Amino acid sequence: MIVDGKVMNGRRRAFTMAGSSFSIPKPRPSGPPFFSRNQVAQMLHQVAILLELQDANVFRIRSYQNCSRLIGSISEDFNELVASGELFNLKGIGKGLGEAITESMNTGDWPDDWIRLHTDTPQGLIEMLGIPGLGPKRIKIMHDELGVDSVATLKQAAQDNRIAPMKGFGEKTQQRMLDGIELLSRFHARRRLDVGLRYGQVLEAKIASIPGVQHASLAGSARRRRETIGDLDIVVSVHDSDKDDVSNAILNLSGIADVKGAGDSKISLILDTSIFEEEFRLGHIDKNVLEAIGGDDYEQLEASGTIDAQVRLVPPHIAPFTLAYFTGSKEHNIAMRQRAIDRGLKLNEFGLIPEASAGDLKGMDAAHFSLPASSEHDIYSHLDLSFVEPELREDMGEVIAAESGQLPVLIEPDQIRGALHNHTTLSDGEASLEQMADAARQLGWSWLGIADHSPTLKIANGANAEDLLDQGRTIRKYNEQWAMDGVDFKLYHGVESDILEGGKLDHPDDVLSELDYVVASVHAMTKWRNRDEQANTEELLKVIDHPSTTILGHPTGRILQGREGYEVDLFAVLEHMAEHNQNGVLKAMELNASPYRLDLDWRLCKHAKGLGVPIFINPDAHSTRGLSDISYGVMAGRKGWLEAHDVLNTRTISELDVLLSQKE
DNA sequence: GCCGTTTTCGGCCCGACTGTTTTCAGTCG
Repeated sequence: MIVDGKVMNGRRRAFTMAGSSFSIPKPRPSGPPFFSRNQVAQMLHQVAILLELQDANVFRIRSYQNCSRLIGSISEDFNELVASGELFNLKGIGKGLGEAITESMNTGDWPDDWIRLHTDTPQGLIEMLGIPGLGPKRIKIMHDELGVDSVATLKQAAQDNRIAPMKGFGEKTQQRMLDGIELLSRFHARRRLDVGLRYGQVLEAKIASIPGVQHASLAGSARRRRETIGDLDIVVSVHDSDKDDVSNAILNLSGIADVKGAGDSKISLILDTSIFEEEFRLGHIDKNVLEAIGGDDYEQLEASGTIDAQVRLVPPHIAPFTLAYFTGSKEHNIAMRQRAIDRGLKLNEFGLIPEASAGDLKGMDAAHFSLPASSEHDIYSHLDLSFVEPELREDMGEVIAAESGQLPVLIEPDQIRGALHNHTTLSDGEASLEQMADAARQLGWSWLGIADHSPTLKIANGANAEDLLDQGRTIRKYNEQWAMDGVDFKLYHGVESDILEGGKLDHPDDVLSELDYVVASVHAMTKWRNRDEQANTEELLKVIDHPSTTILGHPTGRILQGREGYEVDLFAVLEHMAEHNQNGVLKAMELNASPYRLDLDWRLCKHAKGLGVPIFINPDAHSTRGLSDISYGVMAGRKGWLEAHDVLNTRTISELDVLLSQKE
């Protein structure tokens, strides 16, 4: 199944699937439709990767990838589209894929060749795609000639020096594979956003302070705030006369473990944690999460970690183009280039060049003829588009929205007034109620919700009803005191209730009715992961229907780079929540802001928004410091097109009072 | 695979880098 989001494209991300195994989505017992939107998108995504390993036509592969992404991003009811045949009207779905999808949905059988791709491709080859610098072509050659069919057999072959002698390979390639395997085993070859950003922002600041540097900007997936980051890209604007000095200064920065290459315009570095002024610490990780990402050794692993960084030095008049180019995404760039071509222009990392004037010139030479740009805004403007925020550049409809002025005004961190899902020492938090409230006030928040674990979750010291109600009395006491003192701050009292068998909550109704809200969350991951999508979805629909349920917590249970979430049709869940909201009953979706989770996935935020399902961004804080994890949630929310009004954390106390009273 | 059309086939984004070669293939973003 899928970890790195609902729909993934590009083979490098393939490896972020825990276990790196492709399963063939199973049909529902009754239908049609026999498959959900998720399952179709997943199947297409997998087929694309398997086709790559078969050395198939790259454009054919792209068609599958595009189709997978398209299905994940459309706002219409997917079943309806298929049933009505409107599926064929979507740009990117033609006769072949349209018929294959329709047929599969109607019969429950996937096309034979899709199945065959799965059964004929060793699972180990998929895993091998995650090795940096290793692609499908070389994997195929090694498989055909050496019988290499997994990371393990590849490692052995490299150690036996059986790879270097092959035509087209060599010593360095062989060594790079061994290095790549090492990286893969340590960090899945990618780093979580919180870790990657830490390195990236420090490097950016260090380079920006070098004399002669006009501007330094983090680009790439870090700038787009992806949930995981492969390597860092930094674009440095510098006049030619200063370039050599700046280049030398960069090579002498602290925190560089190795220099992989230093050319005229590009420096490749490996950074380690000595780049940080202070000792590298991760802060509190709750037990549940820690278990999934490697246990007690995990912090040490990160502390001894490294990350690759590419620094590009370009003159100021070119820098905006270079920044746009290296910010990506690849898919966004393709869409932008196509748009440029339609206007007789050529867009690349050096400029936006009229086709007619540049002639046969290439690269920097052709850039002399480029339309001017003092910032990325000008590039979009030349293409008749409004500026697209970096987070949105994923080719998920942003170019079309930018054309018609329909881009969202994304939520900003300073619009957050509070958050509802936080823990105290009553369950497994590190801080007391008072400490959490103080910390929230110091963040400038005007309210805070406490939702400690419920009794069934023994590992997290879930609180019993009596202690929970006692906590409520304390909270009311504080609220009264603050009201008397004229302090504009309020605590809300909730619970994070486990979802029990049959979609039940973990406290009796009379206890639940004493609370301001209930966050319903799945924690029995083993059980849920052993059940199919339909069964899990039905359980969630039931718990949503429970009159006390206010928020669905971390809806898939995924731990980034740790474990997959359980299978669930979140489109169906969101649609169900939408119905309640239409009837005036508040049912909100959580975007869990922990950088280990970021669940709801950003790809589904746009869908929730479209359906009118409100979002709570929740830090799931287990310490005072944990409250600031809200920032990662805001990043993910921005990436998911969320605006201030879509996110209930932006509401005032009086507005929230009204919302929380919207029960059945 | 899809798309568009001067409608049934040709084009599909594009440049850089690396390591291998000695003119190019694979990988990357």
